[in-house]
Amino acid sequence: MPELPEVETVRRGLAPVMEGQRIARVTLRRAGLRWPFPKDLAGRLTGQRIAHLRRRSKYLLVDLKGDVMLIHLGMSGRMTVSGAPMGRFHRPHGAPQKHDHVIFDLESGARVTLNDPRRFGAVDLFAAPDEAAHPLLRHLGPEPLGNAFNAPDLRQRLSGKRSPIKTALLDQRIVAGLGNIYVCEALFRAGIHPARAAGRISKPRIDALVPIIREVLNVAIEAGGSSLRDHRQASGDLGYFQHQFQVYDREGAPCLTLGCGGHIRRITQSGRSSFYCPRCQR
DNA sequence: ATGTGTTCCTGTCCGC
DNA sequence: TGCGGACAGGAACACA
Repeated sequence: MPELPEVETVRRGLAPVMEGQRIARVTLRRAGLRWPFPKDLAGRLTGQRIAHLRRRSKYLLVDLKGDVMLIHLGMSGRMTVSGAPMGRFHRPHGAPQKHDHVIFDLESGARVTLNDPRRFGAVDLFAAPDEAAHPLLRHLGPEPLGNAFNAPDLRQRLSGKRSPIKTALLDQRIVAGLGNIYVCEALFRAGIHPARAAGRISKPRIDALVPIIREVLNVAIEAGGSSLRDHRQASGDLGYFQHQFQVYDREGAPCLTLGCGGHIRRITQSGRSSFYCPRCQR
């Protein structure tokens, strides 16, 4: 579920609650998610002070003293806060809900709960110097909102690729953080057909794609991400970018381009749905 | 080396 | 309503 904008939304919500706080207690309500939790995760976290909350691609990175905790939300993960003011609301602690797997109690009394029904998420803990070599981070491409993601870089990474551009942009080694929604939306805005071979897109069109990807992600972050089913901001609020979808989840609906008159199609590529307008995207 | 298909898991929705 | 199947924001892994 969560792509870069959703994870960034969660990070921004959690940061003021978590940064500077000491972890008072960690409750593991099962032994792992996608993989088993690291040995003695709760013990190793307890008493540590959270220096900073970062995001790399779709991963949340919690900087501790000498250690880094990595959290991935998979398809259905949420991290929500209770026991602390969040915007206009204050959610009191309640009894743990179904699929609440990890509970972080902070010294302030705030509680951060990781809930993940499908359990495709992950939690890991490693020594800070090992970050660049971490198996889940090692092969990640550039951050799409960073300076390393630019037209020459993207051209080079796509050159010679025979796979469809849709599949290539989902490949986290090419650019790190895009998922199914934002690839579909970016390709529509760039007028590129999702099935077009990545290595056969003209230079000007790839060059245009870079700022389009940035723009889609930035607008989505401003909207608090997209809530289809599971995504919630750290406050528990919904995201709102789904109201700005041009193609995602709009199969059969009219294309929103003025005067187009076409209808959105859905095709399957590498096992994932792609949505596009056959008239606007070539 | 690249490319595609399968798999992990729960929940929801749609057609019969 | 109940039941079966399709599908869901990810990505590691196994195979051609």
